[in-house]
Formats: sequence, C-alpha cells, structure tokens
Amino acid sequence: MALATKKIPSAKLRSAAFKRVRADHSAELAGDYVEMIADLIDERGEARCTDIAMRLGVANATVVKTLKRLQTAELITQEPYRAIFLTVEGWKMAEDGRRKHAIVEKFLLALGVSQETARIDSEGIEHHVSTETLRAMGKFLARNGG
Amino acid sequence: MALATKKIPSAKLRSAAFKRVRADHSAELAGDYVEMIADLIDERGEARCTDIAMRLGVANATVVKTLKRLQTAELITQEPYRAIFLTVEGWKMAEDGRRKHAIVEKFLLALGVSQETARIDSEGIEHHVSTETLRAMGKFLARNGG
DNA sequence: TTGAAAGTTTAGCATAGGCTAAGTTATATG
DNA sequence: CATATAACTTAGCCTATGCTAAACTTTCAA
Ligand SMILES: [Mn+2]
Ligand SMILES: [Mn+2]
Ligand SMILES: [Mn+2]
Ligand SMILES: [Mn+2]
Repeated sequence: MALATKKIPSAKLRSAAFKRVRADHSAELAGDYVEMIADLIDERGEARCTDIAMRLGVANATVVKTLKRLQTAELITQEPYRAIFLTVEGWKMAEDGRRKHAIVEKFLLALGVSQETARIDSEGIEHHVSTETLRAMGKFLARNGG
Repeated sequence: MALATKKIPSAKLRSAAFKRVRADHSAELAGDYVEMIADLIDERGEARCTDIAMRLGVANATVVKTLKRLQTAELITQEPYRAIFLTVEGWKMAEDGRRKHAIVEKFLLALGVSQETARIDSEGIEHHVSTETLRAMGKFLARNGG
C-alpha cells in the first residue's frame, strides 16, 4: 500500500511536464502568427495572407483557416480581402513573444552557436522556456556581454 | 543585393525555421514514447499501456492509438493484451533521446534554474535542439562542472 | 475454480493544422 | 475603363492527437 500510494503522486508529477508541453504547443501557433503579423506591419505597413504563408512555408488556405481561429480568439481583426490587424490583446502577445524570442536567440548566440542555428533553434525553443529559465538566460547574457 | 541578402533573411530562409519546428513536432511524440517505454522496461521490467498513460497524463485509448502508429513505424512490437517491446530501431531512438534529454536538463540546471523547472522545460526544449546547440551545451557543462 | 478488478482494445467523436483545387474579389496596366 | 493577374476565400480532403463509453481479456483472490 505504501508503495502504491507513493506511485501515484510521482506519476502525477511526471505528467505535469508533458501537460506543459501540450499547453505550450496549443499556444505556439497563435504566438508565431501574431509575432509575424507585428513584424510585417512594422516592416511594410501591413500584413497580408500571402506574406504570412510565404514566411511560414505553408499554403495560403492554411493561413486563412488559422486566421479565423485567431479572429475567434480576438487576437486579430480582418475584413474580407483586406489586410490583417492586431487587437490590443494581439499586440500584447506579439510584444511578449518578441521579447522572449529575442532573449532566447541572443542567448544561443552567446552560448557560441552560429547565427543560422540560433535563428532556427530559437523558433522552437522559445515556446518551452519558462519565466524562470528566461530569467536565467537573461542573467547569462548580462554576464557575457549580451 | 549582397547587403539585402545578408541583413534580411529571404522568405525561403525564414520558412526553413518553421519547417524545422514542424518536423521536430512530428518526431516528438514518437521520441517521448520510446524514451518512456525504455525507462519503464529498465525500471520495472516491462512497459504497459496504463503506465504510459499515467506518466503522459493522457487517456488509455490515446496511448493505444499512438502505439499502433509506433508499430507501423517499426519502433515497437506488441501482442494484444501483452507488454510493449522496443525494436532495435526503437532502442536506438530511445538512447539518442535519453542522451539529448539528459544534456538539456543538466544544462538548464547548470544555468541556475531549479530542479523542477529544468525537468519541466527540458521536456519540450529537447526536441528543438540541433546538434550544434547540443554541442555548445555540452561544452558549457564541461566548463561549469556538469 | 470462478468471479470481480484491473488492464486493454474498439468504436465513435472532436479539434488542430496541414493540403489541393476551384471560385471570388481587388488591383494594376494597357 | 476593361480585363488580366494577383490575392484571397471556400470546399473538401487528410492525418495526428486528444477524449469517453463500452466491450473484451487477463489476473488475482476468495
Ligand atoms: Mn516560434
Ligand atoms: Mn525526452
Ligand atoms: Mn519531450
Ligand atoms: Mn515544441
């Protein structure tokens, strides 16, 4: 009995990590989209479907479908055949994403990997970095001329 | 021209990062499963559906369905109502995953985050770390008493 | 030895996130 | 200003990954 009751919390503790990963992945696509939309607006004044599809490397129809979900989530607004806008909430998420992404990418560079690798790896890693880890990366950057 | 291509990555170059992330995610579940099956076999002699479901925090039926894909991929073998075995390929993938996972987790610890955070964050990060980044983490560990 | 508990599988459903092909709208240009 | 091209949307398909409920098999203990 002692063995059995001990087994349950340990399993629950383990499963927490996988639950976090699944939650991270749920939020990931939305995060990448709003970040990219923010970039497009800043870079060229407006964000269009086609640009997003190009940069993500997916089909146009895929972007359209995803944008509908983002609209439902009130992260963007959009009229048919028009450019895409971020809501206040969308901008907030974009800024948070950019900040986190930048720290992760700079951190990888400071760790000694190439520009190219830092850019690529950070695109996935950024979504799994907790506040605590992000702070540790920030401290490392401060110590190593980030 | 040379300046433009150097400063701003082309759309194709950008999309490569997202394609990598999508590829990482495709491989992720299989990686976590075989690693967990290997752990269960080592810890308790055999791997059963229920244990995997518990540790992942998903329903039993979800595990059954995923195991079928792993069987198709020739990573595991399985008879109805029996324990799960890894193929040679499955063991190889499990060992590679363990090695990578251990380096990422130890690296996070060495960076100064708590045991708990290292355990949780590494579960997601491990799948997005390239060989080059893994090597950089290994070097950091060597320098910092990993 | 047999019946209940535990474990496993099947069936059926849902959502996310991909795709192609075809249709619709906006815009640029001759 | 008319229309060709580019951009966008819709429709319909697919796979992966999750769920619950119900059926089936194995195991264990009375
Ligand atoms: Mn990303
Ligand atoms: Mn792992
Ligand atoms: Mn993992
Ligand atoms: Mn991920």
